[in-house]
Amino acid sequence: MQEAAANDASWLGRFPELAVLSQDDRDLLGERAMVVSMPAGQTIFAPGHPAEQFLLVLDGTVRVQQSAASGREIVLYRVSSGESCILTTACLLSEDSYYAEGLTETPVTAVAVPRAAFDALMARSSQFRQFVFSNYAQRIADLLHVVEEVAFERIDKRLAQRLLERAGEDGELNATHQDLASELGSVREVISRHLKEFQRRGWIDLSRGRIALVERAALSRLAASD
Amino acid sequence: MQEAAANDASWLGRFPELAVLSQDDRDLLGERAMVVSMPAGQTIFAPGHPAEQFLLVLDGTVRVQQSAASGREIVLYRVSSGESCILTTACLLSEDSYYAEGLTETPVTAVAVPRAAFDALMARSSQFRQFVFSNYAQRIADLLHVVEEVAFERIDKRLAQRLLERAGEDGELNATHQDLASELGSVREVISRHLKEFQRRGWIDLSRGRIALVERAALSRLAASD
DNA sequence: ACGTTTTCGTGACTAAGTCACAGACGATCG
DNA sequence: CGATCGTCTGTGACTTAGTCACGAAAACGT
Repeated sequence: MQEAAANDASWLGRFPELAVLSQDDRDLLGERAMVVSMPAGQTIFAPGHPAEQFLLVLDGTVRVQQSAASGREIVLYRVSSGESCILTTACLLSEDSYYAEGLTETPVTAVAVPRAAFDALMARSSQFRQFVFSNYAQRIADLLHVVEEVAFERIDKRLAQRLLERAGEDGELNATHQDLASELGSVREVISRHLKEFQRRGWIDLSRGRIALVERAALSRLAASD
Repeated sequence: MQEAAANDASWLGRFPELAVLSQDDRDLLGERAMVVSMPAGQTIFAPGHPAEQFLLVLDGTVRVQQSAASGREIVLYRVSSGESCILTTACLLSEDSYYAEGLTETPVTAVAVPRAAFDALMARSSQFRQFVFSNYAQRIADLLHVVEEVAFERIDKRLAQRLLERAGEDGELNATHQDLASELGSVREVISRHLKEFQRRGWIDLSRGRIALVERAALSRLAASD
């Protein structure tokens, strides 16, 4: 991890909810928070190896997922620019082992707020508390959404949703079938069969490690169906 | 809801983590918090109809569940004596609609802390913040556990776990097959078939709305299998 | 060009969920 | 007491999802 000079809080502009902090509070962040950079594919936190800081992501995305003993995985949510890895803070403060793990999906630049500074801000700034709680609420909503999907939704519908979410402007995404299975908490064979069916219907184009969306409208219909 | 006299904080003994609060903080709770009683089967919070208070449960249990449009349900966690409905606070503070609902499963006695008093304690007491965060961590761990189970575990194993959890000292539980299906986010037919198989193996005894555990050891083995 | 690794395809099978309906139990009321 | 009604349970036939065991094809390095 590379660390930039402290005392520069220009990054605060990325967090509109923190713009309302008092000058003192912003100064505290400027003095104590560090801007850090990490390469893609790095583990930020994992069971038994928790992060010791509160992270605010400036650039890139962090993927938070859960892994089962069987090797199956499921993505819980992603933290991207302007968001925070807030759930780790609760798990830091209590001793509970955290079963999720966080990985940088791209190179990530983030602000690391040390625990002491986090505590100090929680103590003295109601705006900071507001920021923290609204971040919590968002993540909890994300988790509830995951529960709802895995418990009640069909895999073809969920797959169509992910393809639409993760495709770029050009309608392409680089992902193996296994990658998509791990997103959804499913297995490769099931994903492969659905992708093949989508291709048969002319909705997508398949090549090794790459998927091109051809009929977004059809995928959207499936993604929105009940 | 029945309300008891304020200014009596004897209930604080139920929350060891709050025993460390300063006398001022305890007085604040004594003055502002209300002890409330609710009958069984009452909705505490639901989407679009959020609770406006922070609840600490003294007696009884609150079931927090998610319901799908299809009518299928899944229990997320239970809040029982000495615990708090903490997740609602985050969803209170942000405007996010909360997709879960909370129901009293038994008659419940709880302490309702008004939002203003909650905010004041968050501002002035690091012990109270510690309490709140460790409650958060517990609930988040519960949610992660639900995700793990529904995504990766077999239904017969999960069913055996629930039977063991929910049976009384006498090894009996009053629940219909539909009740158990709603616990697990599954459907009655699937539960009925597994229960019948458990009965065929001599592990349980079935009668209408009631299940008696006969071979706890066998159920435990299944519940712990991988 | 060759072997290696990764990704993808497929058939046969088990597990879970859907649909439709039938039967069985228990409470209540003439 | 027996008829009736609502709830709960049983079951067969079918679809969807996940498992297992392969093998083939594509990219990669040397």
